[in-house]
Amino acid sequence: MKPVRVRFAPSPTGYLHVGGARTALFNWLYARQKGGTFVLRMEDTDEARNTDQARQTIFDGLRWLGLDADEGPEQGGPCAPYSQSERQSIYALAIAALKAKGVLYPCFCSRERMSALRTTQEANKLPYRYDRLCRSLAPDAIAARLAAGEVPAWRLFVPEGKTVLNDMVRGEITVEHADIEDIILVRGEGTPIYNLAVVIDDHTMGITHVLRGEDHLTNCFKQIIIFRAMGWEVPAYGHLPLILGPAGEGKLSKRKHPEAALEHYQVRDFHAEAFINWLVLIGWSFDDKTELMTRAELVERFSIERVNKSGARLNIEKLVSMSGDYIRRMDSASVRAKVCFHLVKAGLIAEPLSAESERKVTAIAAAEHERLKAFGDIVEMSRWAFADDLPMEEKALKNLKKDPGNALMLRDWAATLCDPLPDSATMEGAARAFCEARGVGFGQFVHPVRAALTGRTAGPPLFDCVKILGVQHSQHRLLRGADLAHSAAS
RNA sequence: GGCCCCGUCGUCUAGCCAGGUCUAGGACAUCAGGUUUUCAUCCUGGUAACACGGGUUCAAAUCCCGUCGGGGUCACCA
Repeated sequence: MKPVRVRFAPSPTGYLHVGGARTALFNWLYARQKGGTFVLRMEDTDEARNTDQARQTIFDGLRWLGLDADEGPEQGGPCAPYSQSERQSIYALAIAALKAKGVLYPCFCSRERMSALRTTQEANKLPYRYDRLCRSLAPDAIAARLAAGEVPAWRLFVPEGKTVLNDMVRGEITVEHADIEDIILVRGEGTPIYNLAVVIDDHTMGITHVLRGEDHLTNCFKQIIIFRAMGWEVPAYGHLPLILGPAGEGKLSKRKHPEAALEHYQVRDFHAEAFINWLVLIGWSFDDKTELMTRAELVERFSIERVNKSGARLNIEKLVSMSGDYIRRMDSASVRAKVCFHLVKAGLIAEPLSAESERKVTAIAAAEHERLKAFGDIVEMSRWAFADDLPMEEKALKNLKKDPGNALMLRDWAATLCDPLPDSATMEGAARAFCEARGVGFGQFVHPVRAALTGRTAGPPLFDCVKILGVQHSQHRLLRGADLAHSAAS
């Protein structure tokens, strides 16, 4: 059997779409499973704007997901170049061959005629399609117009008949050629339109399987017609279901949904393996129970036969849950490294880390490990630990003022803290004794203390918070809390 | 509008091809309870779906037809 060659062919529009990321993943998985080749190809013929930045976004996204290409713009390969913008000479050659075979015919119809035609068709409720006027042009008429300096576009000569596609995910689909337009494949200036460039590229790059979004299903028939007309081997196709917006309203678009861009997830820094696991489950499943799978297991288990046909909505909640799951399974050193990275990036601590920062980062990472859903979340989760004059949440303030005795309790307890702080369990024991001695319930102690220390009502276990802050800052905040409580009580 | 695709809990899905074992399974979300100093974790339990209508059959989520609903695509864009 021929070795598998698959490709991911994004257009550098400035962001990598999650749907694109999933397409890349499925292709990558398929290539790895079959011992095939995964090629990355830039479809950058049209959009010229900030191409470099846009290309970089795609490289970065794929790198984040660990979807390494075997051939592509970065690594090169036997079919280089891998950017359509650099393949014009290849296209020119192929186009000449297409013309020679009569697959293309020149069309001199003006845009004005086309829009007029369309208006008429619309008015008569006819399908909007080219009426094939230029098909009947006699060779000498064509020669004359060419000689006169008229510049034609070139259209696909769609023959009589029908095309049957045996789609790997959808099964057999038949389309009558009467329903296919003689689309323009070559611009007046001589460059190929997408549908032609894809065919030339897939052919010259020896692509054996094309896995792409369902939005290409209609294009597929035109492409197959070109392949056949040229006598080229047609690759196997599999059209993946689309990823819909959270409300099920059409496919995800960057404009309407920030979660359409991969960057959205990269910035928050979800666990990459969890993200992959979540992504693969959109439109594919292994069985009725298994959800958590390693990359190696996915490579082994992935199958196009089990890809769904219907579109799927994004369930971000599930990603959050999965990412939290993955993070909880990480060892503390790895979590600490991630936490450190984000705190530095947010400017909460500075590199090189002081001994105090080292200590603090370790304490925060340990305390928040089980609460983390995405690494980037650590910044907002632990902001309280870095500024003594942070604003107090309303509910926290309420807890502080709840009991008139709070002010005194906070001051008294602050006085019991001393350097070095014992471990959390010991501190808790002491605190419980402290409460018992003054006849206060532990709950009445915990809430105002948490409020004073963190300004919040939720967070890590209380004594871990004390450890994170250290004696000095803890005492300082307890006293400040006492003042706040007092001002309310009086 | 033409053509094409799709339709199981709120969401992602298993089951459908090879009809019975499906009083439809799992996960996330949600609700209730337990553990706990808050949150989180963890544990237990609950609510919740075969779009609709015909047909075939002893038997249909599973096969057939129709209806309705959703989506995709119709550029000298990709």
